[in-house]
Amino acid sequence: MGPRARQIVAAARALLEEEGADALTMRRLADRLGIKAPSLYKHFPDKAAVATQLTAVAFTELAAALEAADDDSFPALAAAYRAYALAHPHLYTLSTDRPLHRDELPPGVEDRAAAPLLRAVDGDADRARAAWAFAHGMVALELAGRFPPDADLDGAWRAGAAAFTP
Amino acid sequence: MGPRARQIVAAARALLEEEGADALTMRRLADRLGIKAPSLYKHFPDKAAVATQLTAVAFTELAAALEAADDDSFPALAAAYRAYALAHPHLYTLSTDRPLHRDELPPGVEDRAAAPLLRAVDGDADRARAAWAFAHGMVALELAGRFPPDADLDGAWRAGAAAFTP
DNA sequence: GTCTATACCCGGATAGAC
DNA sequence: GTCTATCCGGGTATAGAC
Repeated sequence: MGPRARQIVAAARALLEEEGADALTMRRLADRLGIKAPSLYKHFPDKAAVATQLTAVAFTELAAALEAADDDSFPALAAAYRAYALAHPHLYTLSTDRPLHRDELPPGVEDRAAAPLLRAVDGDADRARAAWAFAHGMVALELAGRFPPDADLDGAWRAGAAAFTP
Repeated sequence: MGPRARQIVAAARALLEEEGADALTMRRLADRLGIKAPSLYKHFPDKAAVATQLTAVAFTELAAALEAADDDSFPALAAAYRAYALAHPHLYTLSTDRPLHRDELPPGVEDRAAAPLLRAVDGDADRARAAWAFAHGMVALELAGRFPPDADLDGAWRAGAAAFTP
């Protein structure tokens, strides 16, 4: 990726985070960069390729956030996961609601993101995936506005953390 | 809802399930009914209203599927939940990825869908929400194609079921 | 009431000139 | 690398025929 492509991804990220997925159009993205939409296609084959790069950014940052968690316990990792997702709701959703193009990710990020959780469940891959599904499910339902207004989400997170802590 | 509106919802459902969310456009929906797109707006104010009715259908069927589970244990309910979602992937996604209009749902379905799970965790609402998040997370990640190709999903479901079974 | 015809605006994307 | 011009296809709204 050249420097211009990086500028485009940075602009796409800002647009997405500030105004949501619907605002992330090739025209609006070009406007933000002071160019015309067709010019973007000299740097990316299509809009999906821009989204893929945004996913790479999100994965890298999420891996770092998990590595910086208070400790390696599941509650601490869950808190870091939730905090990152709620701080970047549109980026998180974009990077989890479509198939992952692993070949376009920075090498090793997927493993880096998974490692702390895997350690927290003593290397049990099944348990790690289940715990990840719990965290993703909580975040996805919260971001989609699916919980009843009076639901105690902190309580649900605690209950899940307890279920996955030996 | 009049009979014509019900036909429209049925056609929308068939279109969605057969060809996916991108194919569910007002023009294609009208084509399937042998009418023109603007006619749809005499029955529904906008496309979102059609989606809302599809969500109502999914909720009703999911509640029935959970009530028909083999028993009231969490593993049995999780299996029923997963089976329904995988049998209707596009309908499930459509009915969980946007805010819920509770006032347009058949009265009581949300509670009906939640009741079996709540019983399985002895009435603990926090635990029930956590278990729901686990199941939704597993399904959402599977439908979005996010698990690595070699991941043992049955194993992850078993691990989650174990975590939420007292 | 229900439908048809038509139009507007906005998406993604391409071709070809500079 | 950027532009202009253009195409196709969405959601939506209105006017008017039957």
